[in-house]
Amino acid sequence: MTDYYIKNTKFYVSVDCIIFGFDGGELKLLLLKRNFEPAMGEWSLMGGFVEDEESVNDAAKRVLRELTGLEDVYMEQVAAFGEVNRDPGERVISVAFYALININEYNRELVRKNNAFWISINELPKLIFDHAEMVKQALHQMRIKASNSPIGFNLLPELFTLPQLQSLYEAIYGETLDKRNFRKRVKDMSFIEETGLKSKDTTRRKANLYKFNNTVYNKDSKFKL
Amino acid sequence: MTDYYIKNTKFYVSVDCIIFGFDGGELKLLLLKRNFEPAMGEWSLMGGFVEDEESVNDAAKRVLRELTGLEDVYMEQVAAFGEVNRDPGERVISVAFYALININEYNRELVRKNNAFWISINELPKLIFDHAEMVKQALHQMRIKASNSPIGFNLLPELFTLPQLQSLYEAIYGETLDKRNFRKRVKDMSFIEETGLKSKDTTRRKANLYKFNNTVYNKDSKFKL
DNA sequence: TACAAAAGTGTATTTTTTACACCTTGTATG
DNA sequence: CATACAAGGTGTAAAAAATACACTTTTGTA
Repeated sequence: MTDYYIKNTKFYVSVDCIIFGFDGGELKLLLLKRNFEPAMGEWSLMGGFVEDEESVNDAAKRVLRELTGLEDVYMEQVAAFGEVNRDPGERVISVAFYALININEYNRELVRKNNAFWISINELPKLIFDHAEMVKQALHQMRIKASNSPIGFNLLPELFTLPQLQSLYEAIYGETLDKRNFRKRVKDMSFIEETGLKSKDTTRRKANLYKFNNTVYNKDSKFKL
Repeated sequence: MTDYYIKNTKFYVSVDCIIFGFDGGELKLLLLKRNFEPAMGEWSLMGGFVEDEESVNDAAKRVLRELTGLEDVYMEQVAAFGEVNRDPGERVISVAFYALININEYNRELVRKNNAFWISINELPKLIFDHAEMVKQALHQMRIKASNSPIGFNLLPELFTLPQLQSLYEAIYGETLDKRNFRKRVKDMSFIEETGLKSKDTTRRKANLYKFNNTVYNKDSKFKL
């Protein structure tokens, strides 16, 4: 019965992670300046091979954890990339995932060891293989998802101000938004709750702090920014 | 240098095709009543293994061609499915694709040999492995794409009537649409062109025939149904 | 203490979406 | 051959959503 399978070719399967962060001004990606072969010295996404007895999704979670130390991160699959010569070293089929993390909460030691750096999506270096295409598709998919689903909060601290939230969406869409219209939409979403607290930024006027209430969202359930 | 790869596990990689057709009333899927092992006698998607020196996309095209005889079909990748035990026979990672074809134009001999049948998406049988989940995701993705991109025409003959087009979108969305509002939207799209011809259906009044002009669409470029 | 920089607020206009009913055409039937 | 029936075809008004737009408040710094 397993004769059915045996005549077929097997392939290396890898995962590659497009890791988004937000520094208050720009969307950034956590990229490797590779300190290992192949393609040492070049820029790439963080990746790794799928292992025996490990699902593809679990491989993506593991690879993300290996770089950032983080668990329970918001991730979505982008697509499988399967061109024959996409990796010049060997035939490898890779599944790309994007992840949204808080740029202030990750294991800096792991990131240093892996020689990874936050790079603005507006200043991306040349990436190896088809990684630029993976980034392009991930960005497109993330933008659409962020516009109608409350995933952006994964890029912010638990408590955030409306100016912060607006800057985030301006960075995601790559365009400025009208402040009053933006705030009107936010105020119509009952799951974005005012905390009564004020930001401690050393700016001028202090902004109110809000938080995203997922329990309320799951009942209410209309998001559009 | 290729030592880098060699310690890793290799996997069978397959593709599975969610093949949509439209019979004038309902959306249908071309499904196999499997006349081969494994899972002989059960229902499944048409699938096949990725071969050496063949991209994943090309494998999907080949598998679709093997069942339908068709080339140059509209296809989109849905996702990679990589749970460890998704196929109880062996570890297989599968990439799902959906295809949109004209239900009247395919190789009936091939379909007969493969024991494939058109089944309404509202009356799907139990499918093997994770194929039901693949269908669910494909349907969701196709609905979104069809709403803002002119892919539905792949399910229709080259010349079609507005009642046909409306029935198609009602089948895609699973809800009825207002005739006058629907036609208003269609008339605003310059790339859906009246041909001056009339349908030959043996119904009552004859409907005007339209066609989709892709060249005009590529300039004009706003689609919403 | 006054100035500068960022936070915060509401209304009017335009655009988009929705709701809704009757006339026309052509085949089939008596 | 007249009529009935079934499907094709058409426009307007109301509601909802999206957009454009300018001044006041707060608070740290000079």
